Amino acid sequence: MPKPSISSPAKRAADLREQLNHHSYRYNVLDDPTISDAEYDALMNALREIETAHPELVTLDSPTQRVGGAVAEGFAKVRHPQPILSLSNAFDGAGVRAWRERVSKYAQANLTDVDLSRLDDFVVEPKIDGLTVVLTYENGMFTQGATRGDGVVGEDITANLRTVRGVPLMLQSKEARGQGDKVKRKKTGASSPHLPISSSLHLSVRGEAYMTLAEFKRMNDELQAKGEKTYANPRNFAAGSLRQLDSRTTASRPLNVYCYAIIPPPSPPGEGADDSVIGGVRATQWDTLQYLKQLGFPVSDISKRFATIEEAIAYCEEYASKRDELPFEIDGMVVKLNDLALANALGFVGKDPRGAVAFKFPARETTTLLREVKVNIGRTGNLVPSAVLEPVPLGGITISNATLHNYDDIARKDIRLGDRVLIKRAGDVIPYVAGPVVSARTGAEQVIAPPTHCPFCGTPVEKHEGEVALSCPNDECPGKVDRAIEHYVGRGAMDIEGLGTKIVMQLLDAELIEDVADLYALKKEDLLQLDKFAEKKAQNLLDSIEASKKQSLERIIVGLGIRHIGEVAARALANYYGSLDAVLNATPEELQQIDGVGPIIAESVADWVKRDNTRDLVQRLQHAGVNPVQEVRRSEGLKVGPFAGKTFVITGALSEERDAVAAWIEDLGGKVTDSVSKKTSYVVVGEAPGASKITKATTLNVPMIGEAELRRLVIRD
DNA sequence: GATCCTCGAGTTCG
DNA sequence: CTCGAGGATC
Repeated sequence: MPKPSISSPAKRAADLREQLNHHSYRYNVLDDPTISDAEYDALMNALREIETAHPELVTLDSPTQRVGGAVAEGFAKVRHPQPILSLSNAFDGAGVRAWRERVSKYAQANLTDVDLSRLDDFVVEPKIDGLTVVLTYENGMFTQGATRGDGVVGEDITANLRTVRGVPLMLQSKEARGQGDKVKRKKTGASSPHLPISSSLHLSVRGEAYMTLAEFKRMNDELQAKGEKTYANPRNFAAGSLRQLDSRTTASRPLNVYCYAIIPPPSPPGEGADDSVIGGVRATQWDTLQYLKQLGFPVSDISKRFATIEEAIAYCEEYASKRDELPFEIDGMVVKLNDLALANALGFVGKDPRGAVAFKFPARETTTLLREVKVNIGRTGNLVPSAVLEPVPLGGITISNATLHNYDDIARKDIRLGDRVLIKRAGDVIPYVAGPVVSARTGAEQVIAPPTHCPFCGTPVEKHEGEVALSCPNDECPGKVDRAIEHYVGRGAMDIEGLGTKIVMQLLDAELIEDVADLYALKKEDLLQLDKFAEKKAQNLLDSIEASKKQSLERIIVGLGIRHIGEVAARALANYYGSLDAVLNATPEELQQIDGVGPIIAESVADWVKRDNTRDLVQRLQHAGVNPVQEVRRSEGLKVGPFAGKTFVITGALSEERDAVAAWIEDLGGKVTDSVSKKTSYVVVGEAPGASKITKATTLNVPMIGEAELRRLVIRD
């Protein structure tokens, strides 16, 4: 039964073609796509589906029949020796297996004298998310470098590519290598390729130019500090850098390149292209990589050879989880038949060669419409803008809200209402708006104005000298009060189970509480009046509130929500004063004696102590039974234990709770912080570690250890 | 006075 | 996780 459709297949196909042409122009010419690769692929697949079902609808100018898009003005055009093709995609192991099956069937049906065992020999390479370039050498000298362009004609960016580290300006011969380079190349068992190296070498090489994540971040920070336009991701940065008209600008951008293919020269008239032969010798992809390495091209050492498709798939999957540990962004892996003659003989499906397939990883960024900007308030009164988005799937969840950090950030990135915006997830978890897609503007977008009055109480907002955040100065602002109570019951503070945002709102709405001290006066009959509250839930809540009276002094101090006092500062105060009463008598001078407390924090605490409602609140808490007392420990003295003087950073999930491991390390005299610096002794890496910490640890040369090694350290020292 | 390190605050979805 | 800002250190 045919699928019901709103419009005819012909109409839908035409519609899809129009969209695809538009987006391909944005992507290839403007370096400024308005939709994500995944969305583009989805459109392309939809069109392909229609064309497969209705072959009569295939037009010559259909995007499915083309190699790419148009070429921009500004650079000379260069015709590539052979079209630079793209690859068909697989999104999981099953897709790669299916590819292997298709290849096998096709080979058996269409190729004669084929040794089918040659099909089970694969090279797997990283698919770096950068910019494809073509490097051409004559007599061993770099003579021309070009972008991919539409795949047939690219742009001449020779001067810019000359500045890219890793692009050899002159190819190395075996003899030249032997002189300057004493490093012995041990035979690794793999046969070294018997390929000729000659100074009269003419060849074109395909590579991927990219920027490392660390450099991307550093450069973007620099641009931001100068108030210049920043880039949304390393690929855009690399593309933007290579398309500079002044190559001095490119030279200041730290770009790298990895090479992975030799493009055969244009085929003589009447003969087909044959990239199976290099200098008269039959070649494989693996030998090509070794050969490129010998010539002095950077070749990724992630590339590996496998004898079964399952091993190749396992390797792809390994990197799907390791992608965060790499210094550069990859959007997948490429599985290639090692035998280039065979790959060549297999030909193409449309524009995609049959001999290779891309194993694509899940997308980590996408674009969507910015519908509205909400204003949230924090317990300190900070007003934080938050984006209401057209819901869009990303990395397995649907994003409909994302933080916009602050109004300066909005202005710097020039994000406007109604913009199509690029969404990313920090550490692949928390969504944020990375920037607008300027080229998608219609002119109807509106500049986002910061609020002039607090949306929760109407008080005019304040902006403190030198600070970025806007804030509501009203201490009785209902928004602030709500957040303060949520903070008190929250996990970092009193950790009262069964009391989340929802219930706090319910209690406030029912006027059962006005502040945190009221929690301890709640009665069961009050709770039972509330919606969705029955005996059991009410009792559980009362029990956890009761249990919170036994929380440590430091947690209560955190819960009180004094400005600038978080977990660490609260612990310092608890150790120094030992009781709430003692804290209430603190003076600024005394406070500054405490390690980690400077003039600003001291003043903040002294201010808080002076306030009438503070004293009132603390007194009521104490009467309710919240009044912990602990030993005063003013001089910590020198820490002892195996970890004395060592600083640890934990990233990823360990076998135990992070807090528990941190406490264990501290017990042994170590210190746990959460940002990697050169003072960090070890980074403890667990499951699914944070990318930025790994990158930082790598650049700073901080040793990274696993949990098992951490435990071994105790024994060794 | 500048730089590096560390801390606090806010954040999404299921 | 990211950002901004306070504190320590040279």
